[in-house]
Amino acid sequence: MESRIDRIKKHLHSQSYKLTPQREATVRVLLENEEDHLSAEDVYLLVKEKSPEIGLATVYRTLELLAELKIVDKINFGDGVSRFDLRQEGAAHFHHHLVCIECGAVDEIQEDLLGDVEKVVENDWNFKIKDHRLTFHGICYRCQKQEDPEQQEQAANHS
Amino acid sequence: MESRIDRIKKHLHSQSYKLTPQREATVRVLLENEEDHLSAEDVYLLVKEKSPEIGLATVYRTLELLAELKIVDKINFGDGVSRFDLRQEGAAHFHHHLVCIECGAVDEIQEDLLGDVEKVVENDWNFKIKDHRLTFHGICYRCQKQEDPEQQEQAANHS
DNA sequence: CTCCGTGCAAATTCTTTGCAACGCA
DNA sequence: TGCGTTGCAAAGAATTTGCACGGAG
Repeated sequence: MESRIDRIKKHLHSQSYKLTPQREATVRVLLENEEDHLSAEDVYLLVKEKSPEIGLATVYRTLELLAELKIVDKINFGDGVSRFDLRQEGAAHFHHHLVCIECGAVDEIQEDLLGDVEKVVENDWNFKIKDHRLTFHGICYRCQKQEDPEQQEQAANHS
Repeated sequence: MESRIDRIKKHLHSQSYKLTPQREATVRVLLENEEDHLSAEDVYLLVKEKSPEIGLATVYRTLELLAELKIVDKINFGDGVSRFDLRQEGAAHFHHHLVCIECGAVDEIQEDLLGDVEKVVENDWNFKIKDHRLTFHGICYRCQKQEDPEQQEQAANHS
């Protein structure tokens, strides 16, 4: 079976880019930490564990390249750092995020919740939507539990 | 009648902050350019026209303060720069944005389109929403016109 | 007098760039 | 050989911090 790495490799080749060892190491780190919204520096440190010779600039260049090819999305949660998130394969749109203002955790919502909203925007504002970014800020189910020890269960059955 | 500046002044006072001349000048610039999503540097340059002695650091400190008090929102469209946007008075939630990938224009949607979506998120993910950020990337009505001279009218009747 | 707020310059942080060297076609 | 890619160091851009001064209560 064709692996995700293989498909990314083809994607690069189709634009005459190569999947060099450094790029592959970077992609692997992203795959292994798919839920984690790593910053460039995070990625660099993780790649460095396996491939100590790599340079930070290369990681930046690789991430930029992957973003350009829409293999990853570059996101920004308001701290001054860009974070990088693998796209779901074949996903037309970017997934959504839940940022907890208590503990800082970032959860993902893969389902597209915006179908109806996008119709409204396209019709009423005559805006041709290509992509979207939706982030909710609030309190995650873990922190809610801590605040109110009564309340338990529910949630977490989506990721 | 009480002006918007007066209410902001009270808001500051209620937290034992003062509306100094520098802060007032900064707020005025934001009020006069409410649609423009200015960067800190933009604000600085505009404030400087009226109050040349002001320092860039002061503008940063003021904007940070205003963001903390939820008078402005700090937003980030993916270029490396933070932009600042006055909140609508009394708005519980942040308004939405339409970013044109052709011309870079940023339009605002003041209506809250996310009521239903938020219900789903709160119920299904057990996430207590405090705020949200929604940005659409696509092509604005102006650029669509240019690409297809046939199509005219519509839109712009919302801002 | 005491603080809060300020200007300026220096420091930090994140990211990009210049350039010589490398490696595969 | 030729060109895309890399590492390192330097440059750059945005933002923050240290510090002495100034003004209102």
